[in-house]
Amino acid sequence: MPITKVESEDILDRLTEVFRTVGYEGATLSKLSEATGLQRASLYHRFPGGKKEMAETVLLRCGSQFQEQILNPLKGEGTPEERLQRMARNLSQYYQKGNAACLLDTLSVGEGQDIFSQHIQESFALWIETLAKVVQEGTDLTKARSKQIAEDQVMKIQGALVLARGTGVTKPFQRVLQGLPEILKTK
Amino acid sequence: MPITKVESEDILDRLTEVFRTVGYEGATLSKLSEATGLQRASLYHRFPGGKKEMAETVLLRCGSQFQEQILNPLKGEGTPEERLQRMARNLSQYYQKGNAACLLDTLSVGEGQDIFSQHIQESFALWIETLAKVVQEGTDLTKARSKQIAEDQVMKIQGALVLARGTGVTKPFQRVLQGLPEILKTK
DNA sequence: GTCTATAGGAAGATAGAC
DNA sequence: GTCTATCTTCCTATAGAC
Repeated sequence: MPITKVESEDILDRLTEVFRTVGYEGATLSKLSEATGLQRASLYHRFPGGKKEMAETVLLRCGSQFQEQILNPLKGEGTPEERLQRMARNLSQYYQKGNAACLLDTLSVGEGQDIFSQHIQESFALWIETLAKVVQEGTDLTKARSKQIAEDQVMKIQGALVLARGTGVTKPFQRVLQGLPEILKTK
Repeated sequence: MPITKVESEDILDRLTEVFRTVGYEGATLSKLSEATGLQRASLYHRFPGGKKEMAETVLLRCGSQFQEQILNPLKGEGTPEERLQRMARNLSQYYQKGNAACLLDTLSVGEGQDIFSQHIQESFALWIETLAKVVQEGTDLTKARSKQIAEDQVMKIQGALVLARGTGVTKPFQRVLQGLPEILKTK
């Protein structure tokens, strides 16, 4: 019998939590083992490539979830403002109201940088690009200016998560999300 | 003869570079040794507390430099706008035009979080507080609103550094700094 | 598919010569 | 103050029983 889907999802959730919290180098096999309740050897059975494969799997899965929950709603139905509101609502959930770090951030330090830089780079670019299109659609700004505004928002969100991790305060993160739909009022 | 000042400063610069780039857990004794040109044992001679003491020293030194280069100018002479311009210019240098990560960010992941959370928390609070005072002085906004604006800017800066680390692109960081003095035009 | 046991190496840290 | 040599612990990874 193959590894059941439910089990895998649960395991992946726990692995994700570890990588998000402590980064790539901080995620020791001991921590990953403890978090999942699986012994090292069992983890290697599921991920023959070891820690690197675990991180890759987690990163790809987060990318898919981000696509579904954040980017697709941005490209979906409704006015640009409605879509931004949806994005904000889903971002709040995705980042657990500011209590969860962004993998693109924590995995871009140290050895993680070496391994995942290309993926991280593309993920940021895609997010910004998708958001920029909505901005351009909802305003009469140039493409270049729309991209700047999209970048600004992504930076604010990332910065809010850094601040939340550093201070334990999540209010600023929530404020950033609240302000998201209003970027269409930019002149 | 005690360790000369010049030597120490140089050593500390190199240690800082390592911690900034790879974080606490990524900063192995091997890397710290290689970066400084000192053998492990020599590092332990200078920092009997080992890696933890190195990181502490680096963090405190960066805090002092930040105070001198960023916060003191904010509290110094000139109009609020001039002071913000000075801050922006000095931030550009402090973060090497966006190419250097913020220690408060990279050290707030994993084991670094456990060790330095209090210092990190206080550093962010002090930065925001100092900046908020300038905003309040340069506008007719309430204290609470001024603090929000200060938070926004610190978040933008941190987010810009995350984006720069993740994508290698530093233009957004420089744009954030350019926009800094204009926050006084907020209504 | 999970486990125990262990290999092999790199981690942080120390001893003691110079 | 710096070095070489070494200690112990923890790391990633594998072997093989069940």
